[in-house]
Formats: sequence, structure tokens, C-alpha cells
Amino acid sequence: MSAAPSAARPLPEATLRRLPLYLRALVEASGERLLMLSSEELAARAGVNAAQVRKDLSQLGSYGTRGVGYDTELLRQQINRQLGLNREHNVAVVGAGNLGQALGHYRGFSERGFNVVAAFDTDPAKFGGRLGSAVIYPLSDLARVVREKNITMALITTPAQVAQDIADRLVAAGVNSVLNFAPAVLNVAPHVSVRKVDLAVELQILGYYEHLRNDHTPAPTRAAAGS
Amino acid sequence: MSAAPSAARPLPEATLRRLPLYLRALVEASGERLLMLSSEELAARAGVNAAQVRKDLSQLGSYGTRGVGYDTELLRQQINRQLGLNREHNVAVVGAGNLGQALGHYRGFSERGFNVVAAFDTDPAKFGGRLGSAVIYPLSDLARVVREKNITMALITTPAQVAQDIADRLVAAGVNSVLNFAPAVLNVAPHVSVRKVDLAVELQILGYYEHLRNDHTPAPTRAAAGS
DNA sequence: CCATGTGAAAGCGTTCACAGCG
DNA sequence: CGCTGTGAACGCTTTCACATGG
Repeated sequence: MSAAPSAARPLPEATLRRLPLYLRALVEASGERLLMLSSEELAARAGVNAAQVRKDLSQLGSYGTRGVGYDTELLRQQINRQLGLNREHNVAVVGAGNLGQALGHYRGFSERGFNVVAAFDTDPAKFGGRLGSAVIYPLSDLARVVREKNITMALITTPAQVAQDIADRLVAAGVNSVLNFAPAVLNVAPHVSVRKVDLAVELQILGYYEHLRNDHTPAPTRAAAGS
Repeated sequence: MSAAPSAARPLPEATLRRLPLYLRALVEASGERLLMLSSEELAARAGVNAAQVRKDLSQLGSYGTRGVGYDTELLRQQINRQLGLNREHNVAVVGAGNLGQALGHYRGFSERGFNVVAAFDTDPAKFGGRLGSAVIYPLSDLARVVREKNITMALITTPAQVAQDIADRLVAAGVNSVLNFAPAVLNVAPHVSVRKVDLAVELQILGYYEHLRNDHTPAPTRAAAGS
């Protein structure tokens, strides 16, 4: 089709989920001074199928050269642009418990432009403390701080019982992207994006397959996620 | 009873991924003294579609009563059994950095029978320290401790460069379920299950949608940058 | 009756296979 | 020629709609 850069935008979720994989592979290849990469090589580095790589990349536009491959640098830029990774995002962590603290310190976020600029908790002992470079505020300051620091995304790492209330308050304060680590179903207005991460789910799935192996030993060739 | 309860086992991944959701909803309902739940009610609590609930549950067998619903307690037991959650799993955390520490302390694991019984790191300052109830060992003790403590599952929370090596050593020591938090593609023998969790991916997806919203704003101002 | 359980239909995502182009 | 880009086939997941049975 035409080469309009920002034309038919809505990328399929499945593709979206793999773009970061390609990005990592491309950065790695860049570090090895590889200027061009074939879909085959890229696939190997990302741990997926070559046809899949081509399908995914074709969704962004035609950035490959037939008979040659993809320009490492160009492709990296295009994916970055599509994912909006040029932009910096100000992120809040609500719930400064174990998980909240770990996520607040997690390098993987800041490396990709997600800056944790504030944390919130209800424990007065934590107020004024720090979570990485972010100050821990009382929950009651949420609305004010969200606005002052231009926070657009939030991680919820509170107990499940309060997660919905937190979400409501975040949305009221103007946050429209929420990543929920609490084991609770959140209902929000349609203009807000919510995603859920349940760390225990993956372990449970692994447990299931182990269970299978022990009972049956049918040796299921796992086609695990990503790998 | 008569027929072997564990008959046509291999549950679809998509179903497997939702069973924990139902489990949570059922426990919650149990706490409210609800003896029976319809697929409709269960669906609402789990945040999914009612038809989906019925399809999923029918995979486990016929544990519902037509015209009535599902027996909360019975269903809970059946899901637990299917997921192998009666059994306890001994889990190792490799990499006692921020993420490793948070995961080691995470309640959600131990609550569901996943006990972190050992941690490993290369930093001598951490040796002998604790991560929750688990002792932190030098990486060189990995094989010995894995065998002594009957560890069957491991979380990899190391830097990406060493993740493959760690995986190899874990597998050699007898671990056959690995949950990888490092941003690296792991290659393992076919009898080993590997799953990957990339915490930044979810944030990136949220970022993408925010990016979309900002670009698309139906504002009359024609500021959209072409090429 | 009423809610489950399930064929059938619709929708997505992945893989295949090859046309098309550098 | 070699590799991309893509229509078409395939397989998995979700949704629909209703027959079935307590």
C-alpha cells in the first residue's frame, strides 16, 4: 500500500506484544554492528517464527528491502515511533509494598522512558521516604501530585480490596492508563486503558504442566510463551 | 467415582489462563456464604463473558447443575485439583536483585502453594542473607541446593546476559519449570517448560494506546505531522 | 422452567507458500 | 537469485443460540 507513515494505525495486540521483542533483538544487533538483518535472523534472535516477523513488520509499513533484509537502524526507529517510545511517560506507583518497591526500582521501566516519579501508600511510616528517585506520598495527596507531576500512567500494587477505589481516584485525577497487579477486576470508564498482570498465573500454568507430566508423563512439547 | 476423574486432560492455554480468575471469584463467593453460583454471576466476578465461563468449565467435566448453577465449593475443589494446587511446589529465585527480592516476598506465591525455599546470587555480600524465609546462596551452590531442597521450579531474575547460563544450570540440576523475567530468549530441552514475563511489555502496550489517543484526538487543529 | 453444556458460526492469530521486486 | 510482503489455509478462541436435562 501507500507509504503514509501514520496511516492505518490500530496494530493487532498480538503484534504489539512482539514489537518489544524485535526492538531488543535490533538493539542487540546494532551493538554487533549489523546494519542489515533478515527476517530469519531477526526471528531467531526474538525467538519467534520468520513468517511471523514479516507479517508483524509489514503492519508498520514496508521498511524491508527485498532480497536483502531490514535496515537495523531504520527498523528500530520505526518501532520506537510506533510504540511511542520517544516520548517520556510519568508513572505513579500506588502501594509501596514489596512489589511496588521492586517495580519502582526496576530498570526496565526507566530504560524505556517510563519514569516512576511518585509513589503512594497509606503507611505514615513510609511518607517522605523514597522509592528509587520517587518520593512516597500519603494516598490523600494522590490527586494533587498526579496533576502537579503530570502523571499519566499508574501501577496498582495495593491489596485487592482497595484496588477499585484507587483506580477510581486515579482516573478522577486524570490518569488514563493503569497497570493492575492486584488480584481484582477493575471497572473503569471506556476511555481508560487497564491491563492486568497476575504474577502467580504464570507459575500456576507451569505447575499445571508439571502436574500433567507427573500424572501422565505424556511429555507435552511445550510451546511456551516467548521463550 | 466410577470413571477415572482425570480423563481427557490437556486443557487449552486460554482456559488455563482463566481458571485462576474463577478460583478467586469462587473463594470470594465462598466468603460470602454463597453455595451456588450461576455462570452469569461467576462471569461478572471474574470479568469475563458468561458463555466463556461455561465453555471453560465444561472442559473440566460436568460440575454444574442445569437450572441451578455451580456448587461453589465443589467447583473450587475441581479447579484446584486440575491446576495441581493441592501439591506444594518448591521454588528457587535466581538473582536476588530488586525484582528477585520482591518476588521472593510476594504473598501471592506462597498462598497458592509455591514456596520460595532458596535464592541465589553472585554478590558475596548477600550470601547467608534472607529473602523472605529463604536463604540466599552463592550461585555455585545451585546444583547442590536444588537437589537437597527438591526444587522443581525456578524464577530467573538475573541480568539478560547470564540468563541462558542460569537456565542451563537449573535444567542440569533437575529443574523442569522455569519462569523467566530476564529480557532474553531461553533455549532449553523440550521436556522443560519455560514461560517469559516481561513487565515492561505491558507498560509499552499502554503507552502505545496513549500515543494513539494523543495523535488521534478529534481536535479540529490539523497539527498531525506527515513525513 | 431455567441455566448448563455444546454444536455451529464468527473472529483472530499463526503458518504456509509463492508472487513480486530489488 | 534471495528475501520481503501477502493472500490463502489452518488452527485456536470467543461468541452465539439452542437442545438438554435437573
